Amino acid sequence: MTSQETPRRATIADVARAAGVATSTASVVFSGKAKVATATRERVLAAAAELGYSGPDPRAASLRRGRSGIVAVVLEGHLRAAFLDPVTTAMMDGLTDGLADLSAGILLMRDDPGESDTAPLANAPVDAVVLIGCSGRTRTSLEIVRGRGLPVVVIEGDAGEGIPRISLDNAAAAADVARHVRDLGHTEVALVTLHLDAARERGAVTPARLDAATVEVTIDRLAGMRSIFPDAPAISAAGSLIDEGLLVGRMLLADAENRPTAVLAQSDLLAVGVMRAAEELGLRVPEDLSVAGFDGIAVDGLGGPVLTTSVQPAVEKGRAAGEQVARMLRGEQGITQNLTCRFRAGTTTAPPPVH
Amino acid sequence: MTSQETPRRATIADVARAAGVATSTASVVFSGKAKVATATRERVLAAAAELGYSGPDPRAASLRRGRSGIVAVVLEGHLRAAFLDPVTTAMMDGLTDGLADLSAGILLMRDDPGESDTAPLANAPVDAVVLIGCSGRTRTSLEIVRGRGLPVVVIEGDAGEGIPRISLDNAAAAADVARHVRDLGHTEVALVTLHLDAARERGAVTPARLDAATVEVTIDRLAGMRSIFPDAPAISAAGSLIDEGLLVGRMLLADAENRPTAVLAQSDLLAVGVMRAAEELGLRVPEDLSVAGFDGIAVDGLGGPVLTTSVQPAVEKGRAAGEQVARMLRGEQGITQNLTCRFRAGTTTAPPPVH
DNA sequence: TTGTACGCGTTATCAC
DNA sequence: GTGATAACGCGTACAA
Repeated sequence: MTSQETPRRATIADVARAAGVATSTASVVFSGKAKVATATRERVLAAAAELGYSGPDPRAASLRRGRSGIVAVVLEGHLRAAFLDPVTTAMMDGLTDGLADLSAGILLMRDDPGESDTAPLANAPVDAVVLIGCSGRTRTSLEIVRGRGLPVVVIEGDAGEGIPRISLDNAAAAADVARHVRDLGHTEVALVTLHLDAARERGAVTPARLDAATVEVTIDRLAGMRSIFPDAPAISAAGSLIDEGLLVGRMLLADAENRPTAVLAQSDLLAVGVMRAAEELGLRVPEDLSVAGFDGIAVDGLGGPVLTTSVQPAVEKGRAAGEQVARMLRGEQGITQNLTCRFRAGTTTAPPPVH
Repeated sequence: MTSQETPRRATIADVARAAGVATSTASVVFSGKAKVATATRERVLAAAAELGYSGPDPRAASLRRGRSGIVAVVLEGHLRAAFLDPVTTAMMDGLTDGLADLSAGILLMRDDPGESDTAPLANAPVDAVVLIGCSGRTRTSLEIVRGRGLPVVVIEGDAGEGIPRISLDNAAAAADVARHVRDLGHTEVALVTLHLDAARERGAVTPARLDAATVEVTIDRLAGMRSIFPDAPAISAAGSLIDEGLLVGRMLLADAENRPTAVLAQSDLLAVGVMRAAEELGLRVPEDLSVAGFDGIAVDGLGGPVLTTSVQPAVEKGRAAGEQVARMLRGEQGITQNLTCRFRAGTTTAPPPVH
């Protein structure tokens, strides 16, 4: 019948007192930072169990250590939308790997365009920050983080000078895909891009819209494609979804007279959508229409065909970011890295149909 | 030319000294917890800017306050797998909503079956924990959390007594779907279940396997289905994926002699996979085969057909959990809730074909 | 090996 | 409206 009157939880000092040792000894028992006589340890542990003490308070420990063991990951937009993208989830996976040494937790945050009153990012007990994405809002988040003096890594976004950044050779990789399609003999090619800006409007990519575009990934991949097909018309999708690809695909393929013989999409999901649109119209892929994507993800439910695409190192991207964070936390300088995509010829591209 | 010799960051005490006020006053300027004369505030802010002080250290603040503003969400398995499931992401969305009042961050954790040496959950500076899922491992996490005396809510899992829990009427909802199919006249029905346990093996659900099953959701939905079709054969999938549904669908439909006229799947993604399998075999849905799912999510790329399913309140589930966490953090008792799914008749079920 | 004492950076409380 | 002071719970030099 232990007395449970006191509402206050036991502290390590209480445990030490109960065990008849100094608080420092008790502390060491829990941290394992030094050797403690087995008998002493037992006594401390017993006292802890008796008092219902379950280890040091992480809040106090993190103040003392100057580390909370938490890394913030800032995503753009709704979490739901972010995790709908297989590339994002793969990257998160890599990130946890890269962070494994630190055994740090991942604090999810979104850069909310709305509320600027109290940015959660400004008050979160984190040791470092990983910024993902490309919205203009990233800059604001960056300011806050730099103000706090936290290590920060940017993945595929507009980093300021001196900020380590993980990016892809988007333009070159997109050009590789386009070149493959050109070498097959295609000349009538249409492009499907990712969203151009935070507005995410679906529609023809005019020079004016392109000038106002803010999403680097989209811009770079488009540049790569246009380096091979300078005059190819492009339509922007509202997001990286099969359904979006389907909608844009319908727009692209509707007119039987001016139908392209190949469509280059900036993501695999969009490409699959375009393939669905082709299917609807009774077009065979790749006999009647070649379709290529970008990312190299495994599309659930795609089935037989292997998409011609550029395989991006999504997991590696996350892992690299995690490793840079780990470096910076060790006091070393973070390094900017530009990762390379690998072209993969699939079964969805072929020479254009002969008339 | 400001001196930037000192490696140590400025503290609120430094700012107060520079501004010629007490630290408590400076503190209040940043927290806004009390009225401060405008002139004083300006002075403090100016001093802060001068010293490069960007607000209170969250670590110190959380020690003092006893709150870190972080809620842990424990998912089972790899993050990647968890976020592949649209239900999970929808729930996470709801959770952020439910937690909105607290403006708390979400710390992602997985209950790692491997390393038991130092559970991250034991050392994370969090105010509360949300446990999701149903693996046996959940119990271990629960122990740790209870030991720390943290408020905890369990979503669709095996909570101990006294622990608030958010769940669905899985059995009843599954029975609703089955009843609909029976009322259409089907008697030859096959079932596709979610994974039975952590092993996630694909294969026929034998009585022995069912006895050893640990995933409540799977068990409950199966019970609901079997309450209508007691003898229906069932195959367990290795996960909630279209591709899994496709594989299991092939197994189920391969034998033209003993082919069921309807398949009930425990998730929409599995159902879509079964539809793909039917398509492969030249079977029309619903003319030749009726297919029903569970969840009521929007499947990207599904296209025309509307799945007959039970729509679960996934977002609401997360929101409810968030609200209970908020309650408990206010010192009130958390409440267990059982949410209700809603049957939706779609275009993928019809009377069985006549011979 | 064990104990002492101090400081980590805040904020709540209370008096002025 | 402002200031002094005392915790918050712990880790770790340093001394014994």
